[in-house]
Amino acid sequence: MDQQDLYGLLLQHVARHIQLTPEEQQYFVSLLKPRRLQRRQWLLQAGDICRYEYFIIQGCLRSYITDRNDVEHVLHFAVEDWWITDLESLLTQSPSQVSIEALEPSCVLQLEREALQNLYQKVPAFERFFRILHQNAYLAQNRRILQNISHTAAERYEAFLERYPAIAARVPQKYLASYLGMTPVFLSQLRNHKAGK
Amino acid sequence: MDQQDLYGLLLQHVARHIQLTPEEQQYFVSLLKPRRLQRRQWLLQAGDICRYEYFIIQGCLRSYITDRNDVEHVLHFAVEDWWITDLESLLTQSPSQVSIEALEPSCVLQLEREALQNLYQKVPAFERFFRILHQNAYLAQNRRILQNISHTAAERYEAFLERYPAIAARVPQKYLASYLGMTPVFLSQLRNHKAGK
DNA sequence: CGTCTATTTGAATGTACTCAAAAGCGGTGG
DNA sequence: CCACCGCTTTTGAGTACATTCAAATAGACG
Repeated sequence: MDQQDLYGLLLQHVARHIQLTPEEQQYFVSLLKPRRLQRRQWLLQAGDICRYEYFIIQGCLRSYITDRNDVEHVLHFAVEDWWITDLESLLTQSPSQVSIEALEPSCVLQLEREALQNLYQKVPAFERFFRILHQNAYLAQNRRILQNISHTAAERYEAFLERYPAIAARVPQKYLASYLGMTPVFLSQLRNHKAGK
Repeated sequence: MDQQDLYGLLLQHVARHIQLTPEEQQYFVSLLKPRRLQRRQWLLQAGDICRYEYFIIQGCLRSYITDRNDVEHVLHFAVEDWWITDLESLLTQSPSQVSIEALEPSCVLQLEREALQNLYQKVPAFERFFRILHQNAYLAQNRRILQNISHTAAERYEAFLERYPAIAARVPQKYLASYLGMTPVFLSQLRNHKAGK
């Protein structure tokens, strides 16, 4: 992956919402630092303070918490062209409850908290960009809450397959179960019963 | 409630995140229209297209969906100093799945979608304001998803009492149960068992 | 005061979980 | 290239959490 491709995906992604002058682009890119991860490597570990927003240019990651019974709960999956971070820790600079782990060899661009603050100052269009981004993230969360509240485990699984087939095929089933709020054992039973019907 | 008080709460609310010149304030206020609601009156009905963001200056409302079995699921409560809308419908201008109903006599300020677009143009600081707002909304949703995924009904109820005692005391118990993703019958049992212990 | 709605109570049912163990699959080293 | 090891998925049985249905009681509003 050459330099061009390294930033190309993110610049395209940004261009879908705001227009930048070449100088602004240049400045934006100067704030980014690529980071490569092996499978199972952590981007953020619970207890650390999160300092970056991450944009994924290749690979697949998950964020999760570990509850008081040592059970992991997957919060999000993220693949190419998505962002991932622990916003709570990033904003409040408090120790993260969340861990972020690469499920595949991955490459991300990291944008530091302070650099982002400067970016807002120097290129206010990014206020708009992140407003739209957070707005959409909020919408997605809303849909997920609705799913969880008003559907059974089987229906949630079906809906996920429908909406995110690529991710369903890409991540281990046990993480999918966790994301959907059920045990891996139960998801396995669902899948096999479904075949039976 | 006189004119001063009508807009005072919102202007204070905005001032917590961005600073406005008197002219900008003036312009902002000119976009707002107060609307009074009786108990049980709808601010938005499922099927309608949502045209406004609403800021609540007095009262208490809930947003909810009705599923295919005619069961209602409460998405959000909102009281004074909070916003409420169906963002999905507002952004996509598609028929709303959500209804919004006043639980008490209430008064809101409505901000029309188009007016908001103009506001972004004329006073870009509002990009920042709504970025922060949506960011916080997203955080709150994240916490709620975590709660739902990793805690039992009893724990979710306890946590809600802890975090939003004022709302818990203010809304009918059956809506609280719905918000927490359980039946009113079960919530009632929880409360009484707890007393028994 | 009466009516309507919300909450409580009880019993039977169902959905999803835990525990335990077997089978499948993929990566690694001999 | 095959064999082994570790991790994931499957299978089965027993259990717990939460739901449904029905009916009684309590509260709120006109």
